[in-house]
Amino acid sequence: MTRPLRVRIAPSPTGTVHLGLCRTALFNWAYARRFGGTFVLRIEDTDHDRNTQASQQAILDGLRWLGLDWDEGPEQGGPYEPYQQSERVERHLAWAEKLLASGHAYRDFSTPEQLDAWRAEQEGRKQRIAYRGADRDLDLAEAERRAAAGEEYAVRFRIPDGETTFEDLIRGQVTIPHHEIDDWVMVRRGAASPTYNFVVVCDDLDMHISHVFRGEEHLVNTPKQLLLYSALGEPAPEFAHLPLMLGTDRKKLSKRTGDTALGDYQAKGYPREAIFNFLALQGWALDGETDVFSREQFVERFDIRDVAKAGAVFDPDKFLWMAGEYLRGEKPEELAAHVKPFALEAGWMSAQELQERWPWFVRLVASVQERLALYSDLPHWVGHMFQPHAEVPYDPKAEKGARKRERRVELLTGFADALESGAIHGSPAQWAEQTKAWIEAQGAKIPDLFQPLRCALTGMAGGPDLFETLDLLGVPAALERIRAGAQRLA
RNA sequence: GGCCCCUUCGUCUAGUCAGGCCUAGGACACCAGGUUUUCAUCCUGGCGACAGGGGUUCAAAUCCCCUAGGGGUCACCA
Repeated sequence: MTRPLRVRIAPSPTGTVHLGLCRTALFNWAYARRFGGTFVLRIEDTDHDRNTQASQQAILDGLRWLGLDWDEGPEQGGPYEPYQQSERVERHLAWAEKLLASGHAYRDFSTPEQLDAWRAEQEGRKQRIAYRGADRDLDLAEAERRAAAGEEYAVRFRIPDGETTFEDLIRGQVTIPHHEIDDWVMVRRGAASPTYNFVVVCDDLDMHISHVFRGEEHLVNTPKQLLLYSALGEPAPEFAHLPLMLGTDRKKLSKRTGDTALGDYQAKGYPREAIFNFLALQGWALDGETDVFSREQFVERFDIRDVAKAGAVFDPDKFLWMAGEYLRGEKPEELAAHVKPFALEAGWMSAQELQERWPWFVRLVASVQERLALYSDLPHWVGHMFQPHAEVPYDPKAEKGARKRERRVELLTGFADALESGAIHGSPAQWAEQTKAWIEAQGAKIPDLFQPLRCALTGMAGGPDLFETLDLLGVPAALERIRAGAQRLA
């Protein structure tokens, strides 16, 4: 049976935007885009205390930031509104009534205490048995009478005998025996508040979702949902359970072993395309050879059937490498724009000053581009530029190296004189040539001057071409730094 | 513990469905060289895996069985 391809993600707005959600979204999105389907975003905010408006906004913003777009969702709407689960409760309850009437569900009047007692009883058992409600076999009319009398109850699904087998698009055949599945609660006692496993099916049905791609932690929920589809007499969607993203402890990625929130990586200055690309690589590969690819290539090649079965351990090293790969590929203008917030945050100058010196800033950024992996690496390399010239902090390693050069003071002073007098002039490339010739004329080696010079100019042991740096600094400032250096390194 | 899922270099993975093209390919990391005034980039090379055991077959990373290990899940959370 073919029906229109419709996929969705249904995040619950609790806390931060988890990378796992991002990847699930990525795969759903790519599948829809590749095969011409519709990508739906539904907010799973079933009246839980943990749901917050801020979190919902963060999810929307985060996914958009990643470059994902959805065809139907809470803000733009769509043909199956509303896209907030909490606003669909009436529908859910109606489905529940239907199931109650057909006998696929029943009212369970058990109290929480009774349930606790039952659970305690299970503790000791080797073979846990699935819960079957005490009132499972209560006469329907009798149950309705007690309900009408105001007695509180939960609505439970009546799990039939047998087992459920389904075809997972990633894992193949999966079978789970029904005696493992509780008569789970569809609607909570008293509150008329439906539970996740129930509403997810109602909503997917209502929204005509054809494929459900979600994390592996939902694998064991699937039979419950499948049983529900069949009780409702409706066709079930296809399912695929994505391998989990694991922390270095090999457990489900959590804060315990590192940052898990998209926001953490945005704040650290990971390029968006790098995050996108890296996430796509968690459980999937373009061709086994290519690690760096565009989102167009991704969409062109992605198929849920090619997703790996085994969990993927999140490798921060490779992620960092990927970040650098994208960052270094940016155009200087583009990079400068990305790095701007970090420059402002460093407090070197006001936004207005930065605007005025923009061409200079772009050159400055370009000079260190190949040394950066993250946008936030910028201050490390160019921070010295904004220090008082006479007291640029010296890195101990840089200073040590400079002091090894015995003629440092003499050469530094001589070079400053040559620069000031115009003996060294022209473009940075010409300065380099002239300086090298001058060093030779002094009977010295290149590092004899260059090492102390780099220390005096930047205070750092490494960095971009010296003359480029000198040019960026400007001759007057450079002279001040060199003369101060001659004294400080004496 | 029950059930379910998984298992190729330290890590991400290609190859497994259609057994031979695999003396198992790529990438990150690591190590060693080269380039550079330095750091970084870049280039070259190296290290390094089919979880174990049985079978089937002329032939198995690929098919079957068992064992071991890892993970997920066992809520009136989602």
